Amino acid sequence: MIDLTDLRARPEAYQDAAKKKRIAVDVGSFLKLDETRRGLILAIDEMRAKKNAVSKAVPTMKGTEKEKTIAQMKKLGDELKAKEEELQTIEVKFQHTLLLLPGIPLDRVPVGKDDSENVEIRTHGKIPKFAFEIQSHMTIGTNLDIIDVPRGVKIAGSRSYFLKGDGARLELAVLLFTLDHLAKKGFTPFIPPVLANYDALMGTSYFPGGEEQAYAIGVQKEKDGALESDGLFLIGTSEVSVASYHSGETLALEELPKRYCGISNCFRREAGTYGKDTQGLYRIHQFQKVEQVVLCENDPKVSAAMHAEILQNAEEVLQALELPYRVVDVCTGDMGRGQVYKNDIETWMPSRNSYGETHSCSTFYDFQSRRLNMKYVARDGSKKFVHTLNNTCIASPRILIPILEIYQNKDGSVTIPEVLRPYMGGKKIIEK
RNA sequence: GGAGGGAUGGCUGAGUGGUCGAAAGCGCCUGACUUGAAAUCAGGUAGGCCCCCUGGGUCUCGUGGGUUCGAAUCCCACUCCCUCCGCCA
Repeated sequence: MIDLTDLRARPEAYQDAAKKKRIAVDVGSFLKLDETRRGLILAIDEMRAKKNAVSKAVPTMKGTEKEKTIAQMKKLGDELKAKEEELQTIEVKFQHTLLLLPGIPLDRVPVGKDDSENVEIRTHGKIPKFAFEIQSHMTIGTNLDIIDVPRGVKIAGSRSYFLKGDGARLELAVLLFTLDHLAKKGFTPFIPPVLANYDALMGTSYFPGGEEQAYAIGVQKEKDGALESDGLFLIGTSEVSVASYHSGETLALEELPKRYCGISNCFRREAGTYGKDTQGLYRIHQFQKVEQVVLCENDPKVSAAMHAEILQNAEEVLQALELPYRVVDVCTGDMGRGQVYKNDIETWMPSRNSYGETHSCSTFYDFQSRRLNMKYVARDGSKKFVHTLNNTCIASPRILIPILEIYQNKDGSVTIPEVLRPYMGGKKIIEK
């Protein structure tokens, strides 16, 4: 959520941000709504003040004066109710639109329409050359019997899969390695609820807008089969639960920054992606992820330093796995509503003959913390909204794509990255 | 799934229709006393919104609705928590 005072002061900056982020929202009509709303609040407050004053005096009255006053108040009460209903209608619209207004991207963010206009800022590692004809992770995984898509589809429909045997172990190895790496850096690991309510999804700014990407939880009604909602949703990232951990709280300055990481299954409906990335483990409904979440002081310098830190943590994991990657500045059109700055890390995927997105590092400033009502006591004693940031540290099985493909051998076996071997009982190679 | 109990300020907890945003205690802050601290004493101590903003108004006693001139208090619905029984990883 944006700062209303700031919006009133420079509405054009928000309209510009919406345009650059390709978000359809009319700041001008929102401001008109805001004015109407404030006018109504003023009128209502005045009526209430009168009502309260008279009600206070009623007990001291008697006889006809009392009866007359009560009759007048009844009339005022009716008028008040009508005004309140009017306000309610406007309030709903107001709050809804308020949640749609975007955070303003930093000046350094490249302007662009979609991910094709993201800007590479650095690369790391050499793109491998193979002396033999390479196989895709799907061929490798199927032949080694560590990935089974057909049976996944049998059980859970399209975009489903089984990881099996060393495939399952490899995923856990990569997750545990990452978790250990973050623990060394002082990050507190969380196993969060994977079910979250509307407030958590709204607070992290997935809702409103992202409803169709989330699985809703409920029971099917016997009669018509419609979903009777429990009001809960499966999270698409542990950011939802972990960033909401301190919602409604006021933290002490000394507690900051909070360095947290969530490890969880993540669920995405991938609605509207028919025909996109249908092959393999790139775009699927369920995956596991270690996600970094940071809460820090409301200071652009501090959050910029934290952004660099969590970006580096992820890069270090890729470097340890010896996977080539590049970092891009995400352009305005590919950013979310709330983010002010975002980098993606893309890891080299031989079968795609390109880099594929594996990480996403976002700075929100106070966009999320305003929605989550998450404050801290600043140096001057005032209460301020924290800055929030998050970044993937590893997401699997997507990361298995480069691992299997880059570490594949001519005979169809896969060498296990050295740093993962301790997590697989010292095993060095996955073979038939 | 069955039975019961509960939700009030940072915490404990009083309050069953009118001057209650709310007693008391604890905690915290400020001041006095003290070499310092403790103890003691005095004062202060929720948040949101709106305005003609050194001030004023309004809303909030789990949430939403209702009754009433007036609701923390009465009525209805919902949510969450706790205890016991049953079932269960």
